[in-house]
Amino acid sequence: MSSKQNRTRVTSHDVAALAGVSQSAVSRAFTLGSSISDEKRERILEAARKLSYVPNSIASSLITRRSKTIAIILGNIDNPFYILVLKAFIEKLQESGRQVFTFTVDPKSSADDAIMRVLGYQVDGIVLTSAQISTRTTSLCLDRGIPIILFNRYIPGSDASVVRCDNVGGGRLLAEAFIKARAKRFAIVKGDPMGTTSQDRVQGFTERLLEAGIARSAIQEIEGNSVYDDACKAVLQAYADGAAPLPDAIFGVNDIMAMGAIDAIRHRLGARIPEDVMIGGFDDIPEGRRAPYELTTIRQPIDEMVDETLKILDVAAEEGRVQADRHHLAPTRLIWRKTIRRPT
Amino acid sequence: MSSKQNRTRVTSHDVAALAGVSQSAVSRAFTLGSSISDEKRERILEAARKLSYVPNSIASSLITRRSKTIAIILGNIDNPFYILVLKAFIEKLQESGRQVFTFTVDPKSSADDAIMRVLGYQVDGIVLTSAQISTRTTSLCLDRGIPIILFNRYIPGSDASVVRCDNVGGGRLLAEAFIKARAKRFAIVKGDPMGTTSQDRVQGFTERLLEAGIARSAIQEIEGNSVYDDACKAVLQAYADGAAPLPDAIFGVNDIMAMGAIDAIRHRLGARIPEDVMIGGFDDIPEGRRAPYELTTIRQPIDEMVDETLKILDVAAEEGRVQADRHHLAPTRLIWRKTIRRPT
DNA sequence: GGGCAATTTGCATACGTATTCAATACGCTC
DNA sequence: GAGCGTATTGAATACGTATGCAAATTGCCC
Repeated sequence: MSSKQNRTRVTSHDVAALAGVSQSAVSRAFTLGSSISDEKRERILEAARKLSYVPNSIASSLITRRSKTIAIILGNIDNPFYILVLKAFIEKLQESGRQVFTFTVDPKSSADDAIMRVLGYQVDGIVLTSAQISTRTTSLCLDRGIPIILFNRYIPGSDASVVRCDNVGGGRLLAEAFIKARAKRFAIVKGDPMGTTSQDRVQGFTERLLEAGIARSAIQEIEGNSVYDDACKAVLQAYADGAAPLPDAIFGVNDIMAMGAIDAIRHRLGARIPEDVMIGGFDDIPEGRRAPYELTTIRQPIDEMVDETLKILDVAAEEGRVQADRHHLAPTRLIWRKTIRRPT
Repeated sequence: MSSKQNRTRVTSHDVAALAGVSQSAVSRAFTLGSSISDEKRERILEAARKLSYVPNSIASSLITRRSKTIAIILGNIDNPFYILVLKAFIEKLQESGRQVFTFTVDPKSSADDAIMRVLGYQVDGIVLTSAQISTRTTSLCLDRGIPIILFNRYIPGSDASVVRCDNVGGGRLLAEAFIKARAKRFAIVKGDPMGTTSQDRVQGFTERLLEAGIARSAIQEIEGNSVYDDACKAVLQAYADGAAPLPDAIFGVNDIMAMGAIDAIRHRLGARIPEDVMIGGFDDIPEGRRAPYELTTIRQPIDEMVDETLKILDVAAEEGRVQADRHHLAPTRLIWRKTIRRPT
């Protein structure tokens, strides 16, 4: 039944004509808390329904300078953790009548291009995960009153707000678990070397080991590039054919790399977990809870972090200006499962 | 250095003033293929750079009636397959200068609300995965010249375009693999009962088994709800404590459910794969290739399907009208790994 | 240098809604 | 019924860009 060539657009003027009121009235009928009589509003909504009228948010955005849209830029969409983050943002923003522009960028290159693009769309805020941004672009956003929030990462010298978990503390927690389990020789499968997330976790982990009297030479570092495949391959390469003796304990700087390490150790190198090698992760993604892994890990409180981000966005929206350099640090927590021996 | 209270907006008029030209010239300088002299364009771009001018896409959209934005609505974001789809769309659309609105909806309820919202934003197209939509809303989109594409699902009686893979054929392929491996007793872990995706795969699979002389009573159906956890639990419940004898072969209607079945069978029920029970999946997600699974499965050609979808969107954009009811069917292919015994 | 076509330019307007302002209607009190 | 404050209403304008149109400029050939 649908005609393909119907070029008619239904506007508030059409609704106004049908309802016998002015265009202003139509606008007011659709704006909550606007001054209009109940009787007239009903009549207008009725007319709108008849015409299948949908208010043009583009025109509205142009005039109000609010688009009810948030941009989220993902640097590593292959890490399930960031899918959880994306999902949380989408669902919560949808609930409050906002929508999200989703972008992906190479974590090694800068998100500036993507940001310039969304700037043109007058987004109400930008959330950046695992991506770089120049201070010039940051200032540009802040000058225009668009809040920009670095999620789980910070950039020294940047004016952007930051919401992250205590990566250093989490690294320390895991180191302690290994120490209690009497591990002596360690390996760390590191992620994106440009990102503070991996750096901080490695730093906390290493710090704590050194404090416990472990020699730096007993801590090997392996590049896992934040993804499963690279982590799996890197571990394989490091220990295949007795290239080096297997360590007692491996810290996968995120769960997906820890899972890669587990599969390499167990299926390719034929060692047992946790009897021969213990493994710890970071994030607590659902995949790590599954039977083949049952990964002991550090949990990040995603909901808290997302809520905190939304608060910053909301304040910026209400006040119409950006409070520069807000910083929220969420606590982390060790989740015991089966890849680290439990001290008795 | 960024001031928080700078309310100045840089518009094309400002750039025009600085460059000593008209606003039209500025607009033309930023519109590829517009009639403007090189010398003037340079001067304008220089001025724009000085002012950090970013063209307002909202204003542009209002007048051109094109937003360069595509909406993608996901019904099951927990299935990694649809994350692959989302990623493919985002990356390809970004390349061609478009951005995507990402929405999630309950696969059981309708996407109508989300669609009405994006309609107001004048999106250039809507892609729907694993979600319901009313014919009324479909007509509304088509009437307004907004193409709407059902990805891997169809809705009888709907005028929306469809891009999907040969789910029936894929189901048959897998049935054949099982038949060759001499399986006698079967189970199917089904997905969303409302969706044609699961229905078609089950239908093709069952059809082929019946053709091979398998009795309907030898085919058990289990509800897995399209997600890992439910599939895992459902399999457990069906066979725990000898509730029923284990089948020879299980068809997980998508990979993530097949993975749930594998973990249940191997880790909870203590049976071997493929010696005791064979398992086949559908989708070919990267997770299924990992060491603990090595899942034999049916591959969907995601790239082909996404490209085909983009073609439909592009045609609609160029012609300014929607070609109703386009339908593309992509072929599927069996990928042999280790969860089905290879006939010798 | 004259004449003509092709290119470049600016003016004015339109896109569809939100909002200010003045005007009108309404509800009360005395 | 006069007078006053409040709630509704519509006309007009602004948001920032794209584009049709006419005017102006350029380039070219003889």
